[in-house]
Amino acid sequence: MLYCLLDGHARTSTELAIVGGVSASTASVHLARLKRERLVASMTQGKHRYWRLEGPRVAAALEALMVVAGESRPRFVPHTPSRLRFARTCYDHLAGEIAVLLHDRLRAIGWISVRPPGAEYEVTPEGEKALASLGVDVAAARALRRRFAYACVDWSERRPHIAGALGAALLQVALKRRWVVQDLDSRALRVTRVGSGELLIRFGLRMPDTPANTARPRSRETRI
Amino acid sequence: MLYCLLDGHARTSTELAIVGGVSASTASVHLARLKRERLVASMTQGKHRYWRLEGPRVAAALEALMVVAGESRPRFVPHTPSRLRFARTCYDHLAGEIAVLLHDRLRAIGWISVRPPGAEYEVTPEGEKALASLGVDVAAARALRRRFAYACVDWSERRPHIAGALGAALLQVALKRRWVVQDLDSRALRVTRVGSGELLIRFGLRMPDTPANTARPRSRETRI
DNA sequence: TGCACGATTCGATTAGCATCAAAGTATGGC
DNA sequence: GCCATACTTTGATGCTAATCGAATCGTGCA
Repeated sequence: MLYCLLDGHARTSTELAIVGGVSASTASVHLARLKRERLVASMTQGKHRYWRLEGPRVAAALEALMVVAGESRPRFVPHTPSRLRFARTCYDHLAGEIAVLLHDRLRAIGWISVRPPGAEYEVTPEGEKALASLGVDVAAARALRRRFAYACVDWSERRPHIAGALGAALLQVALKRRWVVQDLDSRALRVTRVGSGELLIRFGLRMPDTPANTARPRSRETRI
Repeated sequence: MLYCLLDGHARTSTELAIVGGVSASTASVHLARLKRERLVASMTQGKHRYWRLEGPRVAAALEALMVVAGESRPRFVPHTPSRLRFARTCYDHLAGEIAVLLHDRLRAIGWISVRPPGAEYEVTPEGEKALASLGVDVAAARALRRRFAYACVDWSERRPHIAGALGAALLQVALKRRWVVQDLDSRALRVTRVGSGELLIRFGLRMPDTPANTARPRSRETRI
């Protein structure tokens, strides 16, 4: 359950019960204890209760344990394709290096701000105007029956990027404007020449070696 | 038991049994399993068997867990005096930042080499000559009925320095030549003006703010 | 060669823990 | 206001795994 949460997504106890292969009551007991010991935190939203790791320290401990555990026995190394590290979808939003860069940039230029409890993002008035000019309807995203914007910790970068309704809307715009195009049978995304230029002009993000970034071998492959 | 080993000292199963508050047989079972899972490694010397952590990855995992565990409950923070971080004795050898710097330097200039299995050090022929000119009798240290030279991981620096007969001999020479002087009632050492100069000339080690390093406040205090 | 000491193995005992079903609580939708 | 859904609490149960003493093994010392 904890390793499942390592990707930064908050999950319900039911989901975690399935992941852990135990009954809902068992999962509930575990989560209650994990909360008592400050390993996870929960946020109640209606009749759902979302669980996430309590903080980066817990994630660090889990990763350290993963390293140790990984050594003890000959292990399956799935050889993650490097292009997945650069740009991919995570459910319905952008993930990978590009998403992390964009996230950092949006915070730096003040389009989004982060609110202390948990990692809920808010779009600033300036951000809302600017996003509107790109074709992102922030108000509509806000009205959706789902979490608006929260930090999703990237499994390759281990740094937050934007998930939720806002993240989904951003991906939709990027796809619509053909800044990125989707691989047919994978979650990988390719940044187009147009996208590369736009990202540079609008956000100062220089893409490495576009549009050939899907072909270029990268230095280090990630585990899992 | 694992946390006890985190200081880098190899210990016997009897010692670890006492530390863990369990019987010798229980400790033995645990250690056997920890070895099977590659968390610890053992080295047999005569009728003693010395146990140590298997590697830096295990230490990293333990430290990460310590951080998490330390948060969960109000914890005693003993406020380690900063001068202990810089130079101190560890049983009978030098420890602290100065010992780590010296260790790195001795390896860099090829006076000592490390042999793969475990962390046993060997003194090179050149090293033996050079050390002799300083007054360190390597042959005598080697003849002693104890481990000659091994890596002791510093609790403040978390990096190896030289322990064993060689480490003890080095400290004795440093004390004899008054490169360092001992605090009366603590393990702290003070680097003298003479020592500061010698370390700079002979090893290129620049001491921070000597001889006032005992008084200077340092930026961060360590845990434990 | 025999004794002392350190360490491990084995077998039996037991505590404690994970687990689940059923009952209880809370929320949202109709 | 009622039911469906999501989740938690409680209590009983089964089983794992930690523990220890006794016996055994191996090394060093006299």
